[in-house]
Order: sequence, then C-alpha cells, then structure tokens
Amino acid sequence: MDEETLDKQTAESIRTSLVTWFRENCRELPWRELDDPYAVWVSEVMLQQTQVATVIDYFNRWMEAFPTLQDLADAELDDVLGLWAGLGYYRRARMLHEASQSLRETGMPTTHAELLEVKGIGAYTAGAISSIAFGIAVPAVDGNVKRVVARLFALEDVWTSKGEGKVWEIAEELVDPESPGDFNEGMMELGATICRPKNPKCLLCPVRESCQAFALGTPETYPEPKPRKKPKKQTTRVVAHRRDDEVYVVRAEDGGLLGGLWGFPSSDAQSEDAPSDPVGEVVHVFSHIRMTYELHESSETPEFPQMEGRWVPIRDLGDLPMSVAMKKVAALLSMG
DNA sequence: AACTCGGGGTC
DNA sequence: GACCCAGAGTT
Repeated sequence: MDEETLDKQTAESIRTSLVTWFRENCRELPWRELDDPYAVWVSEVMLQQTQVATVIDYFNRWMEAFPTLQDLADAELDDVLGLWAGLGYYRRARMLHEASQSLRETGMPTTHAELLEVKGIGAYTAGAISSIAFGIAVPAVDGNVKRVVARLFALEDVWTSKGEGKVWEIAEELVDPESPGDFNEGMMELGATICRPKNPKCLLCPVRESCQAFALGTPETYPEPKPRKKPKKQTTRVVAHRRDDEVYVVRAEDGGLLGGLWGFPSSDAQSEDAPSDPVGEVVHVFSHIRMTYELHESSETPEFPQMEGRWVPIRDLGDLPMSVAMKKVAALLSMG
C-alpha cells in the first residue's frame, strides 16, 4: 500500500472507531454466542452470498443436528443436503461435509495457511475464520468490505482483479492486530447496517470523518456496480411419472445444477420431441439462468427397473432434499 | 478473466 | 424488474 492512500494515523483512527462501534452495536447472532471454530466455519460457509437474516434459522437447525465436526462427518449426505435445502449453492454443503470427513482425525486447522487448503474455504472465509475464531491478524474481504473500503478511499474499481487486490492491500494495513475478529466483523456489520449499497446512513457512521466518499458528498456512487449478465433463457422438460396414485421423483446427478437434490426427471427441451402436451409451466430464475420448466405427465414407467431407493414417491420424500425450483414444479400438480 | 453454481431480501 | 448478499471452484 502506498502512503498517499492510507497514513498510519488514519488507519489507527478507523480501527479504534470501528472496533468500539462494533462492540457497542453488534447484533446478537447465534454463531457469536458459541465460541467454537466449527460453528464459525459453518456460519461463514452459510453466509457466502447469503444474507444474515436468511441464515439464522438454517444455522440453528444445522447445529442442533450436527453439533460438532465429528457429528457432521458421521452424517449422511441426504441429511446434510436436507438441512441445506432452500439455501442454494448446494456445493457449499457437499464441500463442508467432505471437508469434515477429511478433518475427522485432526480437527479444525488452526492456521491461516491450513485453512486455505480446505475445500470450500477461499480467501475470504480463511480470513474470517482465522481472525474470528483464532485471533489471527489477517483481513477478510467480502462484498460488504469492498463497499466500505471503496467509500472510505473513494475507489471506483473493486471488481476487477486489480481493484480487488487494492482492497485486500488496504484491508491488510487496516486490520486491527489486537482485535482482528472484531475489526473484520465490524467492517461487515458496518456494510450491512450503515454503509449499505443504497441510502447509506452516514450520519450514524463511526468512521464518517475518515470517509472520502462522504467528504465528496456522493457516497452512494462508490464503488462502481458489479457488471452483471442477464440470465440466459433456457427450457427444461420435466416428467411426472404416475403409478397407482403416486408421483415419483429421482435424485439429480451430482455436479450439475441442483445436483444431489430430489426432483422430477428432466431433459433438455431443445431437440427431442415432447412426450406429450405440457400440462403446465413454471419459471424459476437462477443467478445465471432464467429457466422455464415444462411439466409433462406420463403413466409409463420406463426407468422403473431400478426401483431400489432410486425412485421415490413424492409423498414419501420426508426429509430428503428438494430444491425450491422443483417444489414450484410440484405445486403445479396439486393445482390440477 | 469468464463461467458455473440458488434463492431471497430490498428497493 | 434491478441489484445485491460475510464467495469458491473450474475452465
């Protein structure tokens, strides 16, 4: 970091103001009351691209089902995904499960470098766990921190690799060596509650006096918005197979969209002829796909030879995981 | 550097 | 609708 951007006195002022503010104003969140590196890990993975308010209930249910790393390692994937269903980005749950099994003997890594080697733990999450659970003075830069740093130093570019690198450099100089966890949580808490994307509450901000964007009078204009692409339109044909009075679902192949979750057997609607006239459609928007599910019904049971545990009546799904998208499709059936 | 991975809160 | 969320892995 060059000193024209950040002098030592400014840095010290920001960190003491921020840490003091955080300790007086932090929200009571379930993972803040446990003092458990495993709980910090679980919460940080759930919080990837997911808002705090959404995570709270999932976190409590998860910790009740899998209180320790060993409990998670012993769990079945279906139970793991079942507790994750609705959170999205299901690979997070699969990687958490796998990682818990590879760490069964050693327990949680306690250094930044070791944490970075764990599947599903990247630069942000390694920084968060290191600082919050182990008191290691490393930065943790998420979307909130990018926005806060961008405004403090009037940076427009935080989304290119160059701009992101700059934010990490600043965060590294800024992080409080005495209380890195409170500092990093404070930056994120500030971004979530005060330094919001729109309508920031600058009059309540503890670091307002150090904020260049506030001084310029246009805090909202920093940083530049992340470039986004429109979700591509795509159609998937799904089939509700009926036998007797039951509708059957299957488990989607791992790896792809909604992999590992249960739902109607699907095929690309591009080339082949439809098996029947569709009985309904639902649209579900993913981050990168605007998907139209075209529902067909069939009384044929072509794949039923492999009945052992593979085809399950939707009525008997129980706690098996089904995505929100497939639940939308299922809702079509009951509307008749 | 671009792409793949969900779903929901909020304006 | 648009925008964003305590991102990571793969290509």
